[in-house]
Amino acid sequence: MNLTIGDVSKRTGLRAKTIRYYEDIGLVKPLRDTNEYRVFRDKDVHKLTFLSRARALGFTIDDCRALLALYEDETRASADVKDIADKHLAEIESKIADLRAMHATLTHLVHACAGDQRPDCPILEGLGGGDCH
Amino acid sequence: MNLTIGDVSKRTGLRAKTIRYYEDIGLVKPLRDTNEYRVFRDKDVHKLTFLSRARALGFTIDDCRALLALYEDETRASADVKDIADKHLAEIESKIADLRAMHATLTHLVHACAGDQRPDCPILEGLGGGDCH
DNA sequence: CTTGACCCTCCCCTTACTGGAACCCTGACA
DNA sequence: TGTCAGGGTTCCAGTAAGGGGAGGGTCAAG
Repeated sequence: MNLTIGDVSKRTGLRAKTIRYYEDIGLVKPLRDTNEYRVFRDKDVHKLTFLSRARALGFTIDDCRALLALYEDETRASADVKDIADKHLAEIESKIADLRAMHATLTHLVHACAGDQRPDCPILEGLGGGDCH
Repeated sequence: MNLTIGDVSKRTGLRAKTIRYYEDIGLVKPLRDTNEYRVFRDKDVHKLTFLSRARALGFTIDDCRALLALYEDETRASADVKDIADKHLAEIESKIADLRAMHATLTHLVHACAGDQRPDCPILEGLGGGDCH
């Protein structure tokens, strides 16, 4: 199956612009037709599907590059894959913790705020005041 | 108290570079000494402290600009502040939900992966395979 | 033969800074 | 007086991961 970028876009859920970008940074190397149109083979579509899913799981492009290399290396050690995934899991956990801390503080402030026409606002006081609590 | 950028940096926890950036985009307007050094007055330091805390709570620079304007407007309605904070809370919740979904899926895959020297890897299969589950 | 839907490249824009180069200013010390 | 460290200043470029849009070529159908 040789597909155009539009076809691949529909199949992978990636936008054409994104696919071109992935080619730019060397993640996929589609062929070219005589009219300069990109020609995507099954292999390219598989790679892009892989990338789409990895990105959806929050892996960085750099991680994706490494994962893709492992994906294509039949002699890989699954430990290498797991290592990348574990690090990413730790980062996700760290981000969740940060967001939860923000959420807690902000919820606290918001609950204390009347939210009416008066200017008194515990949120602004919390941000600007000298007291952190 | 008239302070240099280094003093303000120590007091607010913001880096000098960040403070210059905030001036660039019009969030603070310190005076200038004859030698072109920035001169920060109490008002500027308060603003920067406010910005530092708002940023720490995850508000965007645009939100910070709006909050700062409300902070300085004695005739504000606290409802306007609460509105910004509520929207931000909703975004935080949305991000947490996204991260949790990623975390769940990835944990699932990682647990299924042996992480040894063999090439078999459920993580890569999950990313590349046709089955999403 | 034209229309509309594709495709192409190229360039700038985004967020919120960060790093570096090249340079000026100030105070302490020899 | 020289000089050195440690401030300060400007401007330029770059980051992640694409997005928007200009300007133009191509293709199938009516």
